Amino acid sequence: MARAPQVLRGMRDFLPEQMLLRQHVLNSFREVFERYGFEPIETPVIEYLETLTGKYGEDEKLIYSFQDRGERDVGLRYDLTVPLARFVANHRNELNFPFKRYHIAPVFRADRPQRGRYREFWQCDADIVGTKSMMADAEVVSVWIDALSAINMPGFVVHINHRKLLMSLAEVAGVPNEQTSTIHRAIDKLAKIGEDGVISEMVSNDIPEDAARRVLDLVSTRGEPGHVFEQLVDRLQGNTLAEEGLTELRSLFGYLESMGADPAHYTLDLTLARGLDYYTGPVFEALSVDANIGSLGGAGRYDGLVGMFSGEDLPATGCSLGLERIFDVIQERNLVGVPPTVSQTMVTIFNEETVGDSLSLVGELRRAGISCEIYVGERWDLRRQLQYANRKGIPTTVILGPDEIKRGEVILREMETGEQSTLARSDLLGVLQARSAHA
RNA sequence: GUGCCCGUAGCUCAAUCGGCAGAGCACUGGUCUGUGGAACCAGGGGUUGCGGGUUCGAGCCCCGCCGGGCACCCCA
Repeated sequence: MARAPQVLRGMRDFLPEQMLLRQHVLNSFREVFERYGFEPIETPVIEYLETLTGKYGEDEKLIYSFQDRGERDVGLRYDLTVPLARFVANHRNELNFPFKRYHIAPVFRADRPQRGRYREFWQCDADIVGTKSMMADAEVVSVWIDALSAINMPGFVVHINHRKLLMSLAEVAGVPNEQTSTIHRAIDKLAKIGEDGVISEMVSNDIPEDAARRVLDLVSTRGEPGHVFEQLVDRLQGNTLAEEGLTELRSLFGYLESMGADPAHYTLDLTLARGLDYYTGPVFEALSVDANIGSLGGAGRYDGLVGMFSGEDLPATGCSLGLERIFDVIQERNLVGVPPTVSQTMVTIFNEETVGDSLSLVGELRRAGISCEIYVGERWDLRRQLQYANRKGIPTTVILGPDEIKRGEVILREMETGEQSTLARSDLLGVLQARSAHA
């Protein structure tokens, strides 16, 4: 047998059964996004390379880039946020602000693949451009919670922090600003490597131990958000950056509470340090404590990004869910039941004399809106046809032979039980429609 | 991008020290010309991921590439 080529590293194929599950998830997300007034857009997969560069910091090395036929330097989009900023800059006179859009599409990263980490994966983004109001950030968190709830994602929590608090940490520690990202890297690993690990990570990067302890002590503040805010206000007094961040977080949490967002699904996490360069305000990360698959989504406010393209500053905030990780979790755990096939029924063929009757029946059913197959294989023994239906998971078959045709009847077979009933051909459509209404 | 583990039939795996490439499941056909899942019988299917090297001889040893996984980096 000839060897088929493999797919590219980090990319994968999806079988029909998997696609039906993916589409179910996507439809759920779409529904939730639209419930909040987000509307769909689409942008090209490929952008000019310069559109993508200079936005992601160190991650920039993971951009898939190449030259096209005209020797233009181009790149596959790395996320949907930078293309959105470019989109808004291009169309700002045609948009109604605050602009709310969702975008569900594949993105590409030239990363080394692992479980839950692919080179091509789908992101599901909802963003609001053109308002600094924390209400927009609250909507983003809330839409996330609703989206993940809609697909029964187990044990997920949206962790919330603020970029301005993070930026103030170097000042708190009394170390140079260049050390800020070192501090972020260290505290972000707290849950993974523990307090001692965090301290030694900072110390080994030339941060004095007492400074490291001050930082750790500060970000370890836990408890009811209200109390934490009070403590932080005291301890960070005089630090303008931190005070701004705290003020914003307080109103964000206030809005969330008023909206009735389930507090089990969001939490203040001062150790959350999102890496992307363009974040400027609240930052969010969706994690599942149950599923060991890393982050389900990342989000945050990026007030400067649109301005990088248009000169006109437009504040923005938004969220991004990674479909592949979500899909892997619900597939592994069987969390969402989706029928294995789109076909509701299949009409069988008896022989050359009756094939016309089978075809006209299937045509009628299709015109009436029933998803209906006829067996298109070459050999028409009933055994083969039932086996096909069985393997595909088609719930019923319609058996139509000379006897039935003569009497104006059909046999409706339940594939699960093998139960059969004879009914008038004219009643078949009604019966099938009733069944699909129940499903 | 760095380090490590792995790759044998569609799937899961076996093959002693380097010595004739196998099994179960799946698939195809039949038992069964108006009834799927079960049983029984038979059959097809492999350049052992790809390419090179060492050797009388390589699935096994060495090198490169492709692909999978883990850790790091980072991330959805």
